[in-house]
Amino acid sequence: MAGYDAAAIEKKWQDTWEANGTFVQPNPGEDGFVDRPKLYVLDMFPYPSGTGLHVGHPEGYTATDIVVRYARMKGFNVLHPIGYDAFGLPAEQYAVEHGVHPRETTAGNIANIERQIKMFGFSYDWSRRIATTDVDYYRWTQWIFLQLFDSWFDPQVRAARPIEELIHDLEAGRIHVDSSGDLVYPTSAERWPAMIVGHRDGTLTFGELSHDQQRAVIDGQRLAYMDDVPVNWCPKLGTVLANEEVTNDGRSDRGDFPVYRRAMRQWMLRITAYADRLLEDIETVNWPEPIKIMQRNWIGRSQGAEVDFAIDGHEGEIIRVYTTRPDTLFGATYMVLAPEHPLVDVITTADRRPAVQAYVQTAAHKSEMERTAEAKVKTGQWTGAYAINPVNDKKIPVWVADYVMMGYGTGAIMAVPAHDTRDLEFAEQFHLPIVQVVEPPEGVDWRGYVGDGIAISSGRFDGLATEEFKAKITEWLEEQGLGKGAVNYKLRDWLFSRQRYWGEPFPIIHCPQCGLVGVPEDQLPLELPEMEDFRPAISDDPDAPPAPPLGKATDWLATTCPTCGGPATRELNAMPQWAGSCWYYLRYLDPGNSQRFCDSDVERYWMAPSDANPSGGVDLYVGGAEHAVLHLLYARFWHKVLFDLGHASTVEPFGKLFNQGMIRSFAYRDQRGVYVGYDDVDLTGDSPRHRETGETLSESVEKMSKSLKNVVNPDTVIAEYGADTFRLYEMFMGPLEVSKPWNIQDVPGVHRFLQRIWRMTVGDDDVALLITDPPGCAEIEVLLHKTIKKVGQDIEAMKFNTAISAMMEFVNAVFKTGRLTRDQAERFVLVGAPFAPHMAEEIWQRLGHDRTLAYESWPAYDESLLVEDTVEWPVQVNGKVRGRITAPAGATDEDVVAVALTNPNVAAAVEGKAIVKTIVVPGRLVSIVVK
RNA sequence: GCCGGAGUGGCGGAAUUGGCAGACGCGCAGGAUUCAAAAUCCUGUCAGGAUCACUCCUGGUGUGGGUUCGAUUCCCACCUCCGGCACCA
Repeated sequence: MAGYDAAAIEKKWQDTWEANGTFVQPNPGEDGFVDRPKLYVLDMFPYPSGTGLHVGHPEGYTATDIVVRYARMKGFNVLHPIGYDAFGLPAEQYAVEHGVHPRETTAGNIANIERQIKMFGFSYDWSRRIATTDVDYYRWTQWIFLQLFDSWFDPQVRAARPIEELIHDLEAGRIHVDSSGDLVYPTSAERWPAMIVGHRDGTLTFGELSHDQQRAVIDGQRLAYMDDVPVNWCPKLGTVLANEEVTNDGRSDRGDFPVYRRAMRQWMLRITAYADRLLEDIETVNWPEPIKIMQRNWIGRSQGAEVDFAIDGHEGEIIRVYTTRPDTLFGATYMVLAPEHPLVDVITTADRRPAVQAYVQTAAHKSEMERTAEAKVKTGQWTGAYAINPVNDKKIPVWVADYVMMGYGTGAIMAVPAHDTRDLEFAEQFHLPIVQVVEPPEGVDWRGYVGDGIAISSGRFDGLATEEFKAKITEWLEEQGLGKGAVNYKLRDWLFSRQRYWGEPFPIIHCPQCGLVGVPEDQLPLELPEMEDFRPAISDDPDAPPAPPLGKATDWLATTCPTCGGPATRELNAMPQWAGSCWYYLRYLDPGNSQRFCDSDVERYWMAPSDANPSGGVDLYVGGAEHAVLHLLYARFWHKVLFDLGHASTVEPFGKLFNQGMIRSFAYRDQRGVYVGYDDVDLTGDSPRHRETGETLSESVEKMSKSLKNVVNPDTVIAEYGADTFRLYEMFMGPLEVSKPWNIQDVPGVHRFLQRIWRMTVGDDDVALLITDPPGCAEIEVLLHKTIKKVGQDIEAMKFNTAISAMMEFVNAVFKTGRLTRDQAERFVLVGAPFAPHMAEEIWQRLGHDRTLAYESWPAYDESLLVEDTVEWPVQVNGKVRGRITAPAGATDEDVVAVALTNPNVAAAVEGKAIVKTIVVPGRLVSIVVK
């Protein structure tokens, strides 16, 4: 029996492709390169975890594989690489728990995931494979970090520039420094005095600073800098964690250990400098709108004003607040400082001090999560002090409360309980006055009204609409020296260091003489030291000092300063997992380059804009929506820095983004609510039952997870049906972008479809029953042209499910007529090749071809064949279909209506009524309105 | 709470973006083949009703309203589910 043997065919072609280097794509300038249009199609690279691939990965990979196989047949040079994001906490924690070195577990995990990926027959150019843990890779991650370290953001040109240029400008006196170390640009100094608020007291030139001060000013401007910042400290893991690594109840995602809020000196990346450009340029890329919205919200730009309030009895001190509603200043009835605000200690009166100190203490130990988790009940303490409202000189009490965050705005607010929900809750709780200053539209309660309206009780501003008021009062505040317009972002600078072993070491040396010094480029890579004991110091004590594992590599950490030659030590922190994924799409372009992170000519070729991708960058980037914000924002930020410094040719890294939906699956529970695995579920009856007990089970669709016992393993599906069936099924389930349930019962359907193709072209026992001699069947020829057109269009629109159903319809028609010429069979095989490449290659070969079909031209279709002369028109009477007529496609309206009225059913419906109106949609439908 | 997305047969989904609702697949039912089964092939399959029958009628795309000759598609209000953010002043 020589039927369709998926396992044998798939193995054969995967080996053939690999042996022949079928999908190796040369770069410009390399042997075998042909100058043609390019297409860069990228999959979000996987994290090689111990559990291997889940069925969600191949969904996106299959989609891109179809696109690139199609593109090759359409004559594109295709860049389609794959690699592994292999540093990070999960691998390391697994290694710690099992006492194996992370390099070993990572290597094992990569081997396993690569074996799985290769089973699917994806047409990756494997010669470009990378892993972020490769020394040759992370050497360039370190190099990019040094670019960040050696750059600053020049607000005047809104771009990164080399730090030496800043030093030049400072030394030449083109830039001054104020008392807090911030840069001051004399070109704008004429306007400055009016804008100076608070205790700023003029500027200094660089030469007037001490050596240490100069260094502090420069270090404070770098895009990679160190700062004392509040972090999520997990003593049990011995590291700080990103917010997304902390669960809602303030514990570590990995290990479920308590996490504490605490200030620590950390590496930060100045992504906030790029907030406006990240916001503006998102308009230029072809991304799903919801993802763009999420990025905009994450950046969270708001426009408002900073206003200074004097403090009663504290000459020279002011409370600076940020507000987006300066028009409600007259309604401010109290102020709130964040518990960490430096003025709390200064202004608290003696009698209030014990209560305030206790409050600040408790707030300090709560994590941000805990603080927000208790959002329902507002807490706070009065400091005993009063501030003066600058618009009406009223004394208002100053409170401290943890609903105000030190990290946003100025860490202090003016509270307008009448028109702010949070302030209203607080005011009601502590019986503070509530004064209306905005008149809402008719019928809306003013208490808690936060929308726009008309100003009242606001002195000479009464009667102004909100927008106008904001502009007027901001102007007035600036004139009076009381405040100025200001912009704020939710986006924070990026906390970039982890106290862990399994990450890129920072190429930084701490010198007691010279401060922070970058490792010279020619000394890269700075390799991770081999360590027997790579465990972090763990503790139960929230105040335990961080002790990064690299601190134990004593030989490694002791070094000499590249600048002064004196003894120095290496940076002990490691980079977070995000680092490697911020630029991997660039390394794929030129993975073997030992001179640069990638050659610029090569970069310009693959990243160039095109009609379909006007912003340039990767032409199609496919992955899950879980990376909507962080990865995609971080990568955009790095890319912009590389662009500013002349290392990348495009402003954006990813021209087009496509998010695949999540694949979920059915989960079954018995009456006690215990999950039941698929092996124990009997689906043959009306409702799912337990195979042994016979108990009726409840069915629901859930995210795949071990605890729900509903994980589908791709290996077993492929073993049973083959990779082509798997690919086809995932594409046939529904639209790529929506989340869909995996239903094992549907898999045989697409498998049957493949078997029908096999039988139609190869046949059982190698007798192709349906292949006939020319001329074949005219109807089949027309349908084939339709199918070629539809499938091509659908691939370009990423609508794979309907492309497959079109192919199914073709096969069904062939079975019905029983006739197919060899030439038709060949064209159909080419159309199906992107979807089921192994089977297509095998049939192609059996039809007499000795070369791969991967670079055959996509079959052409003849538009004139698709135009039908006569069409069936449905006829509606008063919006209901009453009959169908046949008429020439190009018939005049009058003729079609005349024919329509001859239809007995239509005539009956029109009978005895007056025709008011007739509507003819050419080639589509006739509609008759009667009365 | 705010911001997104989605609700269509027993199930997954389709519908040229205002023009025949349910393509294609699963499941189910019937038939052919077979000693029998599997596999395969063919037919039917939204619900209710009329008819010997070709067919025809009525209802129907989460709910309620609206615009239109005509609404799964557009507008208003609401319900449910999924995803994101969450005291951002």
